[in-house]
Amino acid sequence: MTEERSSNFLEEIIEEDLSNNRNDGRVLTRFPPEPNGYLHIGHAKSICLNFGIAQKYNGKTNLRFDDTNPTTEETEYVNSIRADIHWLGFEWDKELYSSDYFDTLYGLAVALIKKGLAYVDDSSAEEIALAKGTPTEPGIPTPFRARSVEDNLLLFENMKAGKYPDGAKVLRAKIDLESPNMHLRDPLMYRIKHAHHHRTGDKWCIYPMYDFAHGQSDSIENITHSICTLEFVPHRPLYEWFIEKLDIFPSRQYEFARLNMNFTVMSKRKLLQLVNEKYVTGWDDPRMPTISGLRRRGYTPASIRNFCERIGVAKRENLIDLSLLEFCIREDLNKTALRRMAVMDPVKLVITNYPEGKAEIMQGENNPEAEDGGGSRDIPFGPELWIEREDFMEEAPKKFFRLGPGLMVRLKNAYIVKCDDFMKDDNGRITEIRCSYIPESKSGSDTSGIHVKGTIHWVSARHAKTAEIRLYDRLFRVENPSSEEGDFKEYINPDSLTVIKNAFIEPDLGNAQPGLGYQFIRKGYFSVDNDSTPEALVFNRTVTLKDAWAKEVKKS
RNA sequence: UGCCCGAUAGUAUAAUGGUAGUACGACGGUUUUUGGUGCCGUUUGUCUUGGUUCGAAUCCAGGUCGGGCAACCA
Repeated sequence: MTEERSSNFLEEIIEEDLSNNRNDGRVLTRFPPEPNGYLHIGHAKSICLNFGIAQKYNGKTNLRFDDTNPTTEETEYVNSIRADIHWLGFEWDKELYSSDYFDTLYGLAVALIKKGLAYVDDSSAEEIALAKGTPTEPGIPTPFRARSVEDNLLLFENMKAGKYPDGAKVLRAKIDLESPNMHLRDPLMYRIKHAHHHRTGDKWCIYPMYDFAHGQSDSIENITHSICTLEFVPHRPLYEWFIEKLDIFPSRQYEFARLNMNFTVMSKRKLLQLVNEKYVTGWDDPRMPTISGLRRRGYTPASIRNFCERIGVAKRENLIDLSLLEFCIREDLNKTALRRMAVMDPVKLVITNYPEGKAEIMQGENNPEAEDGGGSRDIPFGPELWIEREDFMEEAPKKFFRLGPGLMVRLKNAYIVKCDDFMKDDNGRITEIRCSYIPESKSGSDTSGIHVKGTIHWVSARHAKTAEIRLYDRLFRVENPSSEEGDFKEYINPDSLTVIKNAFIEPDLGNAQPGLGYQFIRKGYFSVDNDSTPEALVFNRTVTLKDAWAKEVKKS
């Protein structure tokens, strides 16, 4: 297999490890979400990285739920995370939970106490924070730092036994209160929380902190490369300190820059606010950057994987253009989406010279990108059609290749028509366009010799079905809502959703399949929404087509 | 005024001491029964100042700018 793409820095590290036969050539990564929310496109980057690297080097990837904080975690999230990873196309080796290791972790903590490297501190959260000092001033010990090993052992056991209320005591590592790295100033290992855990129930009332759970879990699983985001860089010395003092398998931590995308937000906290405060309909609202939102919007797993491949991996802060994500989904859907016709803002077109009582069935190819056009479907034609209101102009500029008085266009898959007349209501709104058709110009057997610049889509009025169509735009009006003044929610785009209640769609679209992509010709890519029923069809616009004409109009 | 990470076209990302390339975007052309797609082309870049070297985006030193770190969150 030829690998044209150059390696990223993580792959280089692994290749170096492999060439040194570190870990006997074994590569084991893990994807470690906390089940406290839904996965988003930023997690997709991490998933593609962790699973992708393992695949590339014949390794494996564990799915590990980092569930050490019982108050935020729920089974609903566990299930959605599992589904999203599968949907993206990845298969994990083992499904594990940090909570599986609570007993082991407790034992490791006891071992540290016995070595005189951990102590129980009775200070309040405020007192501890105060005694830690600041980045420029060293911390000072609390009175409890000098406790004996025996006392610590007993106290920690009592903590586990539930003899103290929440917050009464914590277990801390005894490292260095004067370290320039704040994370080394006797970090907390355990806190008391009398809370129900989604897996361990009420068995525990003390729970390990991230720093005393994550690296240890990596080590227990013999993870070789523990890949996380940049904000954990300052934790790495602590990660390594625990491994060294505990003398356990030396997993190593590597960090990359998390994904940021413009016109959206990517923190779980903010996404949760959007959901809870009903700015969106749920975690899977098609405007959300969540995996479930993108899925409902009509994004394909391949397009997201491809996106993650294209954005690359590095250690510098980044803000990726939404246009790249859009490119990736268009690229994918262009190859596969069935072409269909739908009219969203209809105006009536009447063919005055079409023989009375005549009816025709036109043929439309399913996909011009596919071999032999991907087959074809029937499209009923008639003397009365719906066309897009924007495809007619009373006073058309010279580069407007559509309909206007005296102008000719091709009706896609049908005839060339010429506009002879039109009607307006009292408000000047066009109510009807009257055309004559060229009988010899039928698609596939055109002998008219007439060439027109424009082709427009249409739906036969007599045969049209109706559907609700939901048009989505970017969720925020500014590129980086998180960096703006004030609350990020002030920057929500008020026009992020437009609902068209009664669009006209060609009859074949009545059979539209959920999960398939459709291209509504000249309009964009669409998919069937979860809310859709055979009686009341609902489509989501995944993304528009590139629109050179819209740009042209915008310029002038 | 501590410690850590980073800085290459508009946005990302390569070049690992030897011709600064690729993708997206933008712009222009061409093809087209989708103003889509495809194809062709154009545009714009090594944060700064020194040093090492025949040669520096790359190595070294100082500076500047951006980000992170003082949760009983992860």
